[in-house]
Amino acid sequence: MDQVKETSTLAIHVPDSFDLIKTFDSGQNFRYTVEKGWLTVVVGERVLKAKQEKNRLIFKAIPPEDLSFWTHYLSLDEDYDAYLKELCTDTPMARALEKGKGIRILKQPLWEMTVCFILSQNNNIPRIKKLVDALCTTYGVPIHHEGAVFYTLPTPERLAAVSCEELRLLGVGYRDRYLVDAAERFAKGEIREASLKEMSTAEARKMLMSIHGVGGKVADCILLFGLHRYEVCPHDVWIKRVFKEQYRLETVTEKNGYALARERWGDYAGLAQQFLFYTARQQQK
DNA sequence: ACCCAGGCTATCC
DNA sequence: GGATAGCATGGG
Repeated sequence: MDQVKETSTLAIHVPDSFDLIKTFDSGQNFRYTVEKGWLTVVVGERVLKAKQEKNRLIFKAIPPEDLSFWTHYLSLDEDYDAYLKELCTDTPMARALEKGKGIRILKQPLWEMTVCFILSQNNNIPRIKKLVDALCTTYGVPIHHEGAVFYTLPTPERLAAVSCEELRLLGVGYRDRYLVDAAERFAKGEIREASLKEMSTAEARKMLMSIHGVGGKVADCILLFGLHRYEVCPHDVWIKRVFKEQYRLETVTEKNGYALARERWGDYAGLAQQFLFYTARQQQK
């Protein structure tokens, strides 16, 4: 990837198999905004402002000089052309790959994914974004930069110190105690990223599901987006609909859903799912 | 006003 | 083991 330095910005070449906006608009990140073509996202204590013009991706990162972090975060260091070739096994998938061309799975922080997907249950994406934003502005740490201010996601320690009543006031609903339990488990070190990384996917899933309020679907999203287990295929209401209508599953259960995904898309079932999810949602709009 | 949303827990059989 | 009510809240 050749880099060209500009005035405090950086531009890199990206392949056709990368689309910045589609990637963020595929329901895996809840902290981004887009304004005049510029996408802004906070990750940990960093901020990225980026704009894509065809095969050119323009960066303004805070702090600067951190290119390798962002190329990894955006999965630009992976060979998606190779992955996608293996997915094109049937007509609905071929259509989704075309519609969603450019989507990548982001390498997002484990804790962020845990919080976001606990909030995601029985909820819609615009409201999930609002709730996450409220958590950040209320309990996060401000990052000041050139007159603008961004907020980090509160740490497990910070969130563990917040009462359910207080969280309820932000609008999180009955998920208040789920957030507190997750925060406590992370803060106490009962859930550790290093341990999860060493576990098999099945073991890690069980560990995540020991958090009160994390069931199979939320655990799967954490595994896919936060631990990069590409073989994991979360099925939410949209995917169930797709499996029913386009893959002829009469009733989608955890069992037959996973079997179908694993059978057709193997180690990349999670990627396949992301394209189907994006396409199904776009169709509705 | 109504149905729905990247579901989970508790409780039933 | 599998099926179902109840859940807080607001987007469309």
